[in-house]
Amino acid sequence: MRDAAVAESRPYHHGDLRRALVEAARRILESEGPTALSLRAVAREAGVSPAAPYHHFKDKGELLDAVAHVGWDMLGESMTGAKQRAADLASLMTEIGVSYVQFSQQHPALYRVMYDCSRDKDELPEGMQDNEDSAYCLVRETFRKVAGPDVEIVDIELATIAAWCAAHGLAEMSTFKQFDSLKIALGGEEAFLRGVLGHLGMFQANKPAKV
Amino acid sequence: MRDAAVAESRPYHHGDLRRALVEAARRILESEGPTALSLRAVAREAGVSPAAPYHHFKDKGELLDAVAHVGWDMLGESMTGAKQRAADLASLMTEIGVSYVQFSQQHPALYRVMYDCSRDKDELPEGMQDNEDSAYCLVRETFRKVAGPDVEIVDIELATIAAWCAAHGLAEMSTFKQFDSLKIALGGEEAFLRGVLGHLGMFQANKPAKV
DNA sequence: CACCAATCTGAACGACGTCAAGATCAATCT
DNA sequence: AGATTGATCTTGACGTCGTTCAGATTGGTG
Repeated sequence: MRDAAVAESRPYHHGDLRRALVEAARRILESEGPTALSLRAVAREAGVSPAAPYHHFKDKGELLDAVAHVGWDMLGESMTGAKQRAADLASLMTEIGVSYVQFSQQHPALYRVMYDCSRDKDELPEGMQDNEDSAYCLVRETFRKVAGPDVEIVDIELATIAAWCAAHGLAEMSTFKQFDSLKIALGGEEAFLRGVLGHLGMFQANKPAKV
Repeated sequence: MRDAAVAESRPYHHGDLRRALVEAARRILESEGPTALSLRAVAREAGVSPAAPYHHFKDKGELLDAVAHVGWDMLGESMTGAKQRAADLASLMTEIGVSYVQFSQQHPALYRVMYDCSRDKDELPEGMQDNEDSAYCLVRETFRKVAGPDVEIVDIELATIAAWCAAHGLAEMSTFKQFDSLKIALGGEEAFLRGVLGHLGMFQANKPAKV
């Protein structure tokens, strides 16, 4: 099962190269970061020639799309878990938001790929709103449940977008070193996250100071 | 051999190449987008050899830093203008937020460079919090003024970060095509922005539906 | 078994970031 | 003034990248 770069007696035809390439890409992301993620490096990691990927992906972008799709699935699972772990209904969104940002911190390179390849197309990432368990739909349905039936659909949608913007913004900014001292003052990374989210409309389970 | 490809026959020594390179980079960003922004293209645009920039910038990243710095100055001015245009104190943050996102929509390529080169270093962008007129400080000081003297400094800081996350997230997501129909339903781009911001804690000048 | 389509290789092209060596020029020091 | 120095710019090169294409290899189908 372990198909490392040292596959001496690999047959001419790989068998499942498409999947192997996506996994090789993720391995590179985890170990060397996004800047090291070249098509050639992925092919090298998978033990294959630089041209081989083109039989499974139109170009580099399409490979990254596949990697991102895996990431969105992982994030969806992560958020679903947080939703189920939430104690009461009021803290639902907070727990989901925290798990979102924590995922981005545990897989920073993957998270970056997830968004970069969608920004290039000005489209929501494929895999972000595919099925009911997908990340975006999870948030929207949670809002729908919390809000009740008398809230207009437009407002559900706007609230979902607003929550997403806040979480995504925090995900991208929470790694900046300038916030380190503030994190220490608040007692750790998670306290910082909850502190920031607490100042935003839909994450107010723990009543922050009114600003 | 004096004839350059460009109209002006410049002397061997340019005189102010550093500034010319930054402006060339911005020109390329506006006309061809971020993917076309290579060091060689910038040098070409400035009518200079590919190695010339290395006498003014350590590497490509340092050139992008300079471009980003200009962008942050522009954004700071934009937000200051919006702050002064705000009618009452309650709508201050909303107007600033709208102007932030609108800037990102008017200069999408520049905005992207502004953040990308800071994400690479896990540091807040240089030029974002340099002086009192800089974008970040503007928001924080506005919060301090609105909140009054009885609110703790930590909460001011958290609110600033929260607002920034929301605005940045919206800036990156507002261009996604999936929101087009919602924008039309709400009556335009700006109504969409105000609708989303209205669902977030500190932008609640126009009382959105409670979700 | 023969053939086809899918898969993989090898070599190549242009573009990129970067560097070292040399050319050119402005300013300063005799 | 003329010589020297240091900054600036060019030329040419290296290795890497994304991508393409002709040819080698293979599994599956008739």
